[in-house]
Amino acid sequence: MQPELHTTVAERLRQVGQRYTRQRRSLVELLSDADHPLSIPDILLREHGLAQSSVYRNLAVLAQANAVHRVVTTDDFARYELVEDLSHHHHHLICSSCGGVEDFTASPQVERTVARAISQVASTTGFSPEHHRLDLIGVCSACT
Amino acid sequence: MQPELHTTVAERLRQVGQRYTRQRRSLVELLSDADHPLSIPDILLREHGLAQSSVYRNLAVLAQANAVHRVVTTDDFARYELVEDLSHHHHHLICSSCGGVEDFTASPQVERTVARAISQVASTTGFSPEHHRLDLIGVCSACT
DNA sequence: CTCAGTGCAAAGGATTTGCATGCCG
DNA sequence: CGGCATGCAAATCCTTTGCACTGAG
Repeated sequence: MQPELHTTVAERLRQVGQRYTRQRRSLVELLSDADHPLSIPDILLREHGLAQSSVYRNLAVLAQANAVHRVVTTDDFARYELVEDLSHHHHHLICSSCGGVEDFTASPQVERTVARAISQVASTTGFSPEHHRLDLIGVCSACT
Repeated sequence: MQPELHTTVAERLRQVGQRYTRQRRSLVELLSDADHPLSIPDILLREHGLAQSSVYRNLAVLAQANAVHRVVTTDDFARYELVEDLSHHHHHLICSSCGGVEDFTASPQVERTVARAISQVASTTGFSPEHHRLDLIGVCSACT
């Protein structure tokens, strides 16, 4: 984990008029340690004593501060991960059976090709891309 | 629209023990005509006299028959589109502001590169890819 | 007749919000 | 001290389900 992680998050929170409280720090640490996005139930299991509503609220605040990112899969639970510039660029393996998510990294060549495609789309449509997602949907090893 | 669309859908429904009713036919036609995934509110607006619950139910049936596909974006509504082999392979421009979706097609080179990346992942992990999604998240022209 | 399909209304369930309390600055 | 953060409980709202009715075979 990068040492400046917390100072960066604190800075981003400050910019939207929010404090970096203990619970928010716990959430960031939890997400930073995980190698895949976490759902609220995941979080409540790993960190006892948190009120569900506060977790929802704090993740919303962190998302608004551009520190975490909400990931939607195939099941009913949203998941959260650190934004890419606080972790690293990656993609997702999403299980169509259980909704679980794993991270994976694509080769530089894939990224270059995709990047070219994106700038092409941006120049030929009225759409302003912020980021992309290249996810694989399939069945994870646990569900096979 | 392909002429065999309806016969194909009918066949797939039959395989899961379901009939191809008038309402289901309407839904398929609606999705086939649209150039982007439709939410349930979208559908109810375009086709009057449908019961919301029946639309949900029929889309679920069509999804189970592998005729339509449920797409999740950033807002609260799920959207539906025909599965790719009944329409065509494409990707999505998802608006992070309004949750709207537009379709776009990527160049063959991009698709080839992505396909290679996918088979590589499949061979190095326990994950069995079924399909992929390459979506761009950004701000649509209407929201700019 | 039979039984799946449909509409209406009620129930589910993840997420959000109101409000009183506590804590950090 | 003041105001945001928190916890609890209640409210929201998309989606699902129960049930009675209808229509096709």
